[in-house]
Amino acid sequence: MATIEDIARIAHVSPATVSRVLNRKNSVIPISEKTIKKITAIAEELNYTPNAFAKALRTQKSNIIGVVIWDLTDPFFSEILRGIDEILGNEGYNLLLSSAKASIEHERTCYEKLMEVRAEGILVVGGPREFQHEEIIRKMNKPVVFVGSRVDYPEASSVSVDNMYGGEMGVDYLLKKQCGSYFFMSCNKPTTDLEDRWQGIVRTLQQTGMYAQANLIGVDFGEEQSYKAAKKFLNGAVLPAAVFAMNDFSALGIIRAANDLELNVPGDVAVLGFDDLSFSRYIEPRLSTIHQPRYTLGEHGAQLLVDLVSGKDLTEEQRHIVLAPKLVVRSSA
Amino acid sequence: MATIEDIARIAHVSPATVSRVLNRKNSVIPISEKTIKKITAIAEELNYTPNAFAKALRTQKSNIIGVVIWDLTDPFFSEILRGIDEILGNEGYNLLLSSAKASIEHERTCYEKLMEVRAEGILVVGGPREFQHEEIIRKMNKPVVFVGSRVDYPEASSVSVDNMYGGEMGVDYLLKKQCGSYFFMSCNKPTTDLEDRWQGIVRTLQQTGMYAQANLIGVDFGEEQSYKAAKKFLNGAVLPAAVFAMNDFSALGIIRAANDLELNVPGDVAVLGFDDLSFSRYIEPRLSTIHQPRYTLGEHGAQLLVDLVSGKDLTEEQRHIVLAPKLVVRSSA
DNA sequence: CTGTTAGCGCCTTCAA
DNA sequence: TTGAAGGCGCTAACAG
Repeated sequence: MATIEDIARIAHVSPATVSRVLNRKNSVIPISEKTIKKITAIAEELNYTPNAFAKALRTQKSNIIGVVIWDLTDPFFSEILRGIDEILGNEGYNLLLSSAKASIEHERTCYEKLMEVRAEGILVVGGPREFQHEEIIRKMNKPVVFVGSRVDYPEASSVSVDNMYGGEMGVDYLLKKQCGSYFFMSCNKPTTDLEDRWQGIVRTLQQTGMYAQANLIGVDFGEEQSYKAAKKFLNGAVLPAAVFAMNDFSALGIIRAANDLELNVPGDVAVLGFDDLSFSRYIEPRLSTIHQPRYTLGEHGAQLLVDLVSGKDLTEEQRHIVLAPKLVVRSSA
Repeated sequence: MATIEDIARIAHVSPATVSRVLNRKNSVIPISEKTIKKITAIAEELNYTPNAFAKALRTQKSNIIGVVIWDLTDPFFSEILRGIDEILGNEGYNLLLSSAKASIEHERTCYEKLMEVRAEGILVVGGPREFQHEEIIRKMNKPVVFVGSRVDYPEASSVSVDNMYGGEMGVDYLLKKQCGSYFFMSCNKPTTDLEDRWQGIVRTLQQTGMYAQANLIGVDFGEEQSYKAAKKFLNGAVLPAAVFAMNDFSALGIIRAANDLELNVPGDVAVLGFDDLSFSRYIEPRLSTIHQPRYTLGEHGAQLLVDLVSGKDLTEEQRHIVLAPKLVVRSSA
């Protein structure tokens, strides 16, 4: 690979001059037109590509933002990632993606790698509730932003969706729509998100005095688990007028159970999801759900981190962004 | 950040010794137990993290494999990515992800970035049919493997699914199942994959003498487009007994149209998808489809590239892996 | 406007 | 078993 020195030799100038020409946009150092032309021509000719390592070593600036993502395949996260990518690209940072493969163990090695490349800041996308790496992150002593999960730990910054509000919204909607009957909400609690939704639900039920009429049932994660649970409770003594699922996959399971039992959705039982994943607008019945602005989540997270990295002094409040979810009414509820 | 020299100074040894200790696993150079202990202790104490740039610069080895992904949010690709990540992690390579954001323009900058970090090999995941960057890739003079798209260009290696076979399989299945009536297949042609499927379909129809009875209709990409088209042709003079969609999203659109027209799937019209995306097993009716081994696709691609990078001499045949798709019968067809 | 010099942090001969 | 020296490619003073 051609180096700056190669170019310098051919152009009969010093390496410094070559460097200046190649990076001239930033600086105001005057250079003669002639040398500029000569050098760019030679660089082109040799197919010169700057060596990022040498540059980073010399300037002590990696230009890298690390993204630690809990589960690459989760459709929820991948859209966040695109929002991040967009901003980081615009801001001139390189994105180094490190997948934790849904394992705490792997997550640690992610941080190590990012330290080795001297990442200037880190975005942590998703992950389980009990955050295990506080000490590591503190040792890194670099700006960190958590995206898509609420983190109770003061130094950190975060961007998340107001899940409590989402829960409230969902309950409000269902209460207004299917008046006077029982409600079942399925839930489980491994993440902060789910806990918050749950809380929003409970609170709204209490405030409206409907708590007694509601049946709150905990279900494990996933479509299959929701399906099994729904199969049971939709066959119980009283048919719920509506079910508020904890996410879209869960809603899918509930709808499937309803179909098996020859119940019409939303006629016999309404089903409301959460997340608004891409397929939810396409399935039959089209899923009513609480939309989470995932792309925007990523954008805000990245922007926040960039600000932090560039040394902006932000208040506690500015460092904790909360976005509002949105009710999307389609045909399942 | 602590450097090797810092450690050396504190330990009263030379930087060389520290380096030896810190990298001793590879080499056979004998070092005294005492200095090993002393140095590792100090390194630990100072929270020493090797500087990847300095190391790469010195050793002229980046340890980076670049992954250029056409569209990060496409669920099809993200699973491939995980397969890649798995292998590359095991082999000790760092994965540098570069998203093309579904733009030819951006794709070029991806390659540039990867060159700057001296990536040792590149995986190109997805992308449009007319591959525009042949010249760039050739200039890079590095091993390149295309994953998930057939590429007609000899130096390259590739891992793809036998889409033609997938098309054949689908037609075979439908012909046997819904005998004696008309078939409609929706299609469009921007990617090699789709073209191959199309070819498989046509060939099978010809071989079985059913070509005359089949209606082949071209549709633009996406659920919405398929929906609109299906709305029309499901309302035509003759109702097709089955529709073979070009992918699962298209199948979704066709099913939605059938529902709108109060046609039963698969009773009135069977619908067969292609891809087997995660939601397809959950929707109602559960989608029968042609499964593509996406995770495996990624694994093979990464392994192939690693072999190439490490200088293995592979035959033309070994450099072009083709995986078989699989028919998954659920309830839509 | 351009050249000289020095050094970022690391590894690797070569010598002891 | 250890140390000294040099250099990977680049940029940033400083000095012309």
